[in-house]
Amino acid sequence: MQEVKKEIKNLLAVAGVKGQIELTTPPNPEMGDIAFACFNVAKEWKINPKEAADKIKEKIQTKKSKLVKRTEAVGPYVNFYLNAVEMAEFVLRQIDKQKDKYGDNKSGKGKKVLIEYPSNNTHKEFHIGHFRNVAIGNTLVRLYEKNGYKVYPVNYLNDFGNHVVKCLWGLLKFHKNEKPPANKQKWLGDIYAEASQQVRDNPEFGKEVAEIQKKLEEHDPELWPLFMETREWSIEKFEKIFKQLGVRHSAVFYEKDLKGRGQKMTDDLLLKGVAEIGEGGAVIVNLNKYNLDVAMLRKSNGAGLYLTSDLPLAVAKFKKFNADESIVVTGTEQNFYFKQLYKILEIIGFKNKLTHIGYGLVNLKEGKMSSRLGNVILYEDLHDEVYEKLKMESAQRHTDWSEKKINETAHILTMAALKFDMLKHEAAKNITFDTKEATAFDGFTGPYILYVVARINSILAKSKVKSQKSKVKYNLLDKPEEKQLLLFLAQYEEIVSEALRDYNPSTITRYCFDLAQQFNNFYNKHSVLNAENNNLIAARVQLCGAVKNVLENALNLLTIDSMEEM
RNA sequence: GCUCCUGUAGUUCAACGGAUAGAAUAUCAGGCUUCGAACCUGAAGAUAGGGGUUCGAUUCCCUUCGGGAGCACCA
Repeated sequence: MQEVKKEIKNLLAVAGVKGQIELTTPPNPEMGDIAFACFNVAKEWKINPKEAADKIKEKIQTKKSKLVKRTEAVGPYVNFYLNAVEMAEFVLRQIDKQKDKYGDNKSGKGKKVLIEYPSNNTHKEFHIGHFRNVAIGNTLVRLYEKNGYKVYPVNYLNDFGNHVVKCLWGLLKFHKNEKPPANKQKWLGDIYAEASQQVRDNPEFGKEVAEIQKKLEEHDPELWPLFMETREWSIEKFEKIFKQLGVRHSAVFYEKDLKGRGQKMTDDLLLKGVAEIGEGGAVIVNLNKYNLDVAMLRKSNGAGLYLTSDLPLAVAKFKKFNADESIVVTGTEQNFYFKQLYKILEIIGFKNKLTHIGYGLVNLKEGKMSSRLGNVILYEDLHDEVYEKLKMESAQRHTDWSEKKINETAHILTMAALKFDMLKHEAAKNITFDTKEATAFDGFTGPYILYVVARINSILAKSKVKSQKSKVKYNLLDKPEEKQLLLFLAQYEEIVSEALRDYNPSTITRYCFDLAQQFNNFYNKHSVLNAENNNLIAARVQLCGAVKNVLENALNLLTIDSMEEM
């Protein structure tokens, strides 16, 4: 498609159009494949847009072009009709040659980028908000890779914050002699929620909690083993979840290791005059002249905050990987905080590109998700629900399949359904999560895409015609549905760079769906294996293979696996 | 109170300032002796209100109303 656009731009240049040329797609295929709007040139030429379009068409028409068959002026637009045969041959050959590399580009060549996600907390539940974080982070990792970057995914686990203290306090206070259940991490999450509630309701407990905090920070020999053990429970569970979700971190940083360094940095910043003493003896950085308020580095009681550790974290990350760029994925509620953090890093001399990607809250149909209200949806609960449903569905469809095969199918489908659902919308937008919708398998969903892949696999498996690429007669692919498919396939490389430019995974999910839908449309109108003659069968088989190839490439960006049959 | 985000079919979401505002779902009407019906075709259905900028506004600006988030000892 880039080649096509380049050629069209050349044609337009010949017609006297200068500067930046923006090409769009006409609203419907009958109006052409690529359009050029003449509003700007018209202004420049001081004529009305319609005349400009006519004039451009006149000039271009006489030019010969391999890829452009016909040019029309419609009102203020110049519409280009592509030469379907040339395009089919070009696109299908390219896909066949590049396979899983089709769509890659080298724009990030030589650059190293850190992507930090999901940076959750130990001793707390892993809910669907964290899951959204992982889905987005995963996709960013793949997108950067496909755009040519060297990527280092990292995680930052907060294992030493207030929440840990509260959890440990609650455990000792209310559950001291209990035997932990099988799901220990969930147990901790529940205890944390309970402890928070208790402290809120009974302020007198504050003293006890403070006591625990002090003991923890002093590595009290009685408390420390409990801390380390419970911490391990959480980490083990997270690693299990990460493995299931296809997350691979190059490094994990822990709050407990950074807190001390942060306090030292805070002292340094005080000495340098970057930080100052604020109300009640707290240490702050005044960012008012940047319109960023005041950021607090240390509480008046000497305790650190999130920011206290985020500064040494940034130092540690860059030091370890020598990266050019750092990306952190968190909820949008931290947008302001990250502006402050990045400004401080800039003040103390960070030159690298720092990007914060905020993703919107996952709200529930019933209201806002909150541990306090007890309406948090845990990732594993959601997973199990979808998995069971899909397992049942698969078992009903394939009574002859082994249980192992059914389980594997259900697993892949579950991942596809859940990940796709989390990536349907722009990252920054809040989404309303509806279990019923997330567990539906029709329409704009992961399983819909996988269904198309399975259909194509079925066709390819049954295809007796061994298509010999050199002999494929591309000119047979002349039906409108075929041409549409080819256009979609040709657009894929642009999708890969657009999605990264906008940090928008939904560009990919949308593309997957459009392509899959277009394929189903083609499939219902034309037969592949029962086409009129062998040449046409061979050409369509190759088209099907290309669709499958590109769908799988796109799914790979979403870290979604496909399968032979479902 | 201040700052930021946001308001599009019943619902969940699309639409570089450009052509007839697209999908999904729900509803209604159709389609399997034919490559897999977890599919396809059709119908009906929307830009919160009011100003402005522009040849042209869902998009930009102002304003009213509604929703969300953040604003010094929480992460």
